[in-house]
Amino acid sequence: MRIGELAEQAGMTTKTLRFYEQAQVLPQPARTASGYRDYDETSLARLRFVRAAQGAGLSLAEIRTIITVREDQGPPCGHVTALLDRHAAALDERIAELEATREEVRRLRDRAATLNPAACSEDGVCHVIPTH
Amino acid sequence: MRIGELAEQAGMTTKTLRFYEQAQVLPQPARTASGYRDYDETSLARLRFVRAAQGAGLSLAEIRTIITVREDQGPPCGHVTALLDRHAAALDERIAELEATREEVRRLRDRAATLNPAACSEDGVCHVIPTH
DNA sequence: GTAAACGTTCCACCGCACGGCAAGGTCAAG
DNA sequence: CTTGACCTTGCCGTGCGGTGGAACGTTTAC
Repeated sequence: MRIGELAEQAGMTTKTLRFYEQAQVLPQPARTASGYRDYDETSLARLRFVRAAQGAGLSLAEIRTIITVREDQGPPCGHVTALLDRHAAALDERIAELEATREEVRRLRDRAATLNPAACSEDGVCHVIPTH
Repeated sequence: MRIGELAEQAGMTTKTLRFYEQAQVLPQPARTASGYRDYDETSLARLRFVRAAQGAGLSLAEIRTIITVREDQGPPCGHVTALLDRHAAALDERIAELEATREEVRRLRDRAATLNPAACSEDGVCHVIPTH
């Protein structure tokens, strides 16, 4: 199977496939006599796995560790479980940060609605955003 | 006032100040005869404003637009209000995305707890992450 | 006079997941 | 034989907010 064909089936570009190969989330395929990449049927399954893992917010580096663990030690369930736990915690933290920022933005928005533009002092940039 | 002094008072590095100048959120200061930057008292207020605006999640590019509007048209209240509204909407969207990802991660985590590692098929990478 | 502690410019790099383009090789159809 | 569609490698650019280092000039203290 040629690269363009696989890319089409996976809904990705050939660029992405070559990038995944370099990122070691897609194994180096066989080559034809003239140097063309020649993929087997397992490649599409691998690409689907990568996409599913990305859907869970995993980076290519993290996906690579799962693949490496699998190749070295068999089913990577323990590794994946720990990875997912860490990810859930990181997401909690990130969401909390964004929610705090959202609250700050809303506070400022309300402030903007009550302040008089004419009262904006000369020497600041904007009295809606307090500097302390 | 020299750059190191201002940096210390603002709790930033000299690198950051020069970067802000290039990003046009900090005006180009006067120079001494030998070419050293020579800041006035308004600079610290400006840096505090930048930091406060960053705290509300505004990018340097957005902060620059506020400053530009202020310089061109006076108090930028209307501009800032619109900016904050757009930001609140973007934050809502981003938080919703992350929450969806978090749900997906938790679903997978629960799945990992119930699946038998020995049942992991030979030809996939990890049966915890389904490739539907 | 000299050494330390500052200052200057410019260029490169970080993570992340690709996209664009160039210069060339290969393969099938007409 | 030629055209066009495909493939190869390689290197640079993207956005964001800086950080690091090199190579060199200035100021201050002793």
